[in-house]
Amino acid sequence: MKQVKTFSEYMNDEERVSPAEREKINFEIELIGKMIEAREQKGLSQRELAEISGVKQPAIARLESMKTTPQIDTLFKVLNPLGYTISIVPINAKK
Amino acid sequence: MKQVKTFSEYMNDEERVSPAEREKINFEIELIGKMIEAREQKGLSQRELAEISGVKQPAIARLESMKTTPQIDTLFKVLNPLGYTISIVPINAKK
DNA sequence: ACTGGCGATAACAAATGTGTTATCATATAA
DNA sequence: TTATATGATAACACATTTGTTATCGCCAGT
Repeated sequence: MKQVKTFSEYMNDEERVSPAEREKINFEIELIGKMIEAREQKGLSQRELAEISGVKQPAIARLESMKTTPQIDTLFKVLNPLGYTISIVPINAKK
Repeated sequence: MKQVKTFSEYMNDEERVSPAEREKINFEIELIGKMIEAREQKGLSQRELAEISGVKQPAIARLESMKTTPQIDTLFKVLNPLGYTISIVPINAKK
C-alpha cells in the first residue's frame, strides 16, 4: 500500500520546487491563513465581507482558496474592514 | 499670487477623495516608500535588484513611481532579496 | 565633449486578477 | 424533506499588471 505524503512533506520535497518557490508559497499560505482567520473571527461570511469591502464574493473565494494571487489594493480592501492592514517587516522579525 | 497646496494638504482635501480612498493611497505611499528605502539602503540600482529578484527593471520603476499597484507575489519577490517580507498586522499596531 | 550608469517611459504582447451572473454541493435548521 | 446559507466554481468580458525591447533625459566622472 502506497504511503501518501503529508502536505508538509510535499512542500519540502527538494525536487518539487526551488527553495525560493517554496518560500513564496509558505508566505502566501501564512498570509491567506491570517486573512481567513480574521474574517471568521469577526463571524462574517464571504458574502458579508464582500458587501462591506467592495470586493465580490467570487473574488474573495478565489483568494481564500488560493486560486489567485491578489493585488495589494485588493488585499487591503479586504483586510481593512477586518481591522488589519499590510506592513513591510524585516525577515528576521518573523516570530 | 495663488498659494499652491502642499502634497499633504492636497491629500487631505475632503472634497478630493473619500476617506477610504485617502487611506488606501496613504497605505500605498508608505509601502512603496519603505520599499525604495530598503533598496537604496542596500546600495542597489533598479537594474541590480531586477537581476536578483527576477522582476524586470521597468516593472520595478513602475512600482516605485506608483504607476502600478503590484500583486503581492511581485512585491514579495522584490522585497525578499532586500531582507524584508510582507505581514498582516492589526491597524492599531500602527506606530 | 564624451562615456557610462541611473531611473523613467513608450509600445506592444502575454499573463493574470477582478467583476458579473449564475449555479453547484454541502451542511444546518425548520 | 424542504428551506436556507455557506464556500467553491464556471464562463466570459473587462481591467490591470508584467515581460520585453528599446530609448529617453539626466547627471557624475573622465
